[in-house]
Amino acid sequence: MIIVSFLEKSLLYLCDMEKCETIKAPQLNDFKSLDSSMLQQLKDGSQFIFIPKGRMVFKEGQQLTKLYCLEDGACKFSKMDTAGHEHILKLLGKGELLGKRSLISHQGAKVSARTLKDSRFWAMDRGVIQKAINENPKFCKQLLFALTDDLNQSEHSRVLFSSSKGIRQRLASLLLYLNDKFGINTDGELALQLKREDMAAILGTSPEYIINILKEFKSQNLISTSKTRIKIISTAALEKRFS
Amino acid sequence: MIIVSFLEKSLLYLCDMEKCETIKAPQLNDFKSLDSSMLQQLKDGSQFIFIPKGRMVFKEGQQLTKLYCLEDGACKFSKMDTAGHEHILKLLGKGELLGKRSLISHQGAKVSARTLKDSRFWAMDRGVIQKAINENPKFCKQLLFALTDDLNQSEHSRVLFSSSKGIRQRLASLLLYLNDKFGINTDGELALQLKREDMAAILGTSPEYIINILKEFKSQNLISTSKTRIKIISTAALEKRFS
DNA sequence: CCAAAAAGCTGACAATTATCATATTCTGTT
DNA sequence: AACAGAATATGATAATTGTCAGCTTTTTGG
Repeated sequence: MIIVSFLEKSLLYLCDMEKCETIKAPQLNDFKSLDSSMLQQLKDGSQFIFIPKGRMVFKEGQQLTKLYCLEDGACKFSKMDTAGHEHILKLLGKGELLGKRSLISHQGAKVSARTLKDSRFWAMDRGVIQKAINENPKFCKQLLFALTDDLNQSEHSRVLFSSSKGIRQRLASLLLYLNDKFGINTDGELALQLKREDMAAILGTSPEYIINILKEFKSQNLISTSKTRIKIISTAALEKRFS
Repeated sequence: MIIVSFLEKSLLYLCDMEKCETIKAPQLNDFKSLDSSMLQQLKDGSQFIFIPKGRMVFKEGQQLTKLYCLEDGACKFSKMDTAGHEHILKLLGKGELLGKRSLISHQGAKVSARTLKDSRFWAMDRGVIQKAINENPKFCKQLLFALTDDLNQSEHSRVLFSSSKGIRQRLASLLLYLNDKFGINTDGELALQLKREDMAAILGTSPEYIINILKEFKSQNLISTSKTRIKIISTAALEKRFS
């Protein structure tokens, strides 16, 4: 039954695709300064993939054969610790790349990637990418920039969400981060709805405690919730109290 | 007086240098697979620098004009959070590079670097490095590998030292990590002596609490201390109890 | 729309961690 | 060897966080 549902979504997606593809090209944030002929080459050697919410894109340790560009949707990178707990290291949005490191260094993936929304990818073959690395200095340099940026972001979020700040403050930082990176929907709610469990896996605590603090935030009129969605009432108030 | 001391050490170092340099070439772990002509080019366009323990090499935000290779000694990378607390992101040992990102992307440094021991660097000029990036595909690819590795390490230590594990376990992980990466001296004590404050800044807690747990470890015969140095009595016992 | 499964919530109690002021030891410099 | 300043140690108290079992709501698939 999961398969039927998967197929349905895929078919819906395929119907849309023809319209979509002509309307807007894949974004490839990380390669935005590449010249168009290079972009075209990458585009030619790639195919679209649809993966519904909650599915694994690839798993820690797996040898990748594709470089993925997230055309639309959202994903998480995570690692398991020795005790079997998940640690979410990065949230990915439109235009971001998945699999860079594995293709650069021929190692298995160091993180697992899972979709947080229904997502569309542009999957580029290993061969195309490796040819580009070896033959096109500009591409290689773009990759350098992309990795530099990855490291910067990784360290930034490490400080942002690290302990030594109390979970209240870290959760406030996370809500503001979600607001900045993924924006809000038409009702003003955070566009990326994370499970309490995922928030806990980002901040290094338990889902129950996240829930307790969210309740506190609600009672302080910093946020409101409807069903399981969260709306920030005032980003300024959140920032002020917890930054 | 600090200056006198600095000069003395520098002079001592200069006296040693002639002997040293002919004996062993800088290690450049990150570039180890480069051909020797490339290594020679890098070496020609560089100079030795001595920086005593506890000094800043560069500061968050600073525009760098050198790529540093740590010939001997040890350093830390850290960032300040909005509350002014230090977060140590990485410990660096022999052969590691400092300043890669700043030279790749012309941005200010994203971290501060400070020596944890008297240290010798090989400082390569920005011009030499940028020429190498642009003209030598092999060098560019080596940098890709180095950055990939940085990211891998960053994520690994993020999981290793993250909350969700209790500080007892994180501190045990840290001691084992220090043992692996920096080894022990002739008395069997950890070769890199970190201040309790630095341990706290790695694990995201307070120096006092670190001290309390070290006392606990001592009473459990997992470690012993003499003066302020730490000796792991049995790595196996530490691993067993806290992994 | 229904049933089942998943996710969210509750609150009290236990465990962990932060903090403080103070005391001791260590380090580098004369 | 002695000094000053830094780093380390102490321990009790307060605050934060983890945990549990059971409950309610929401989502999912059909």
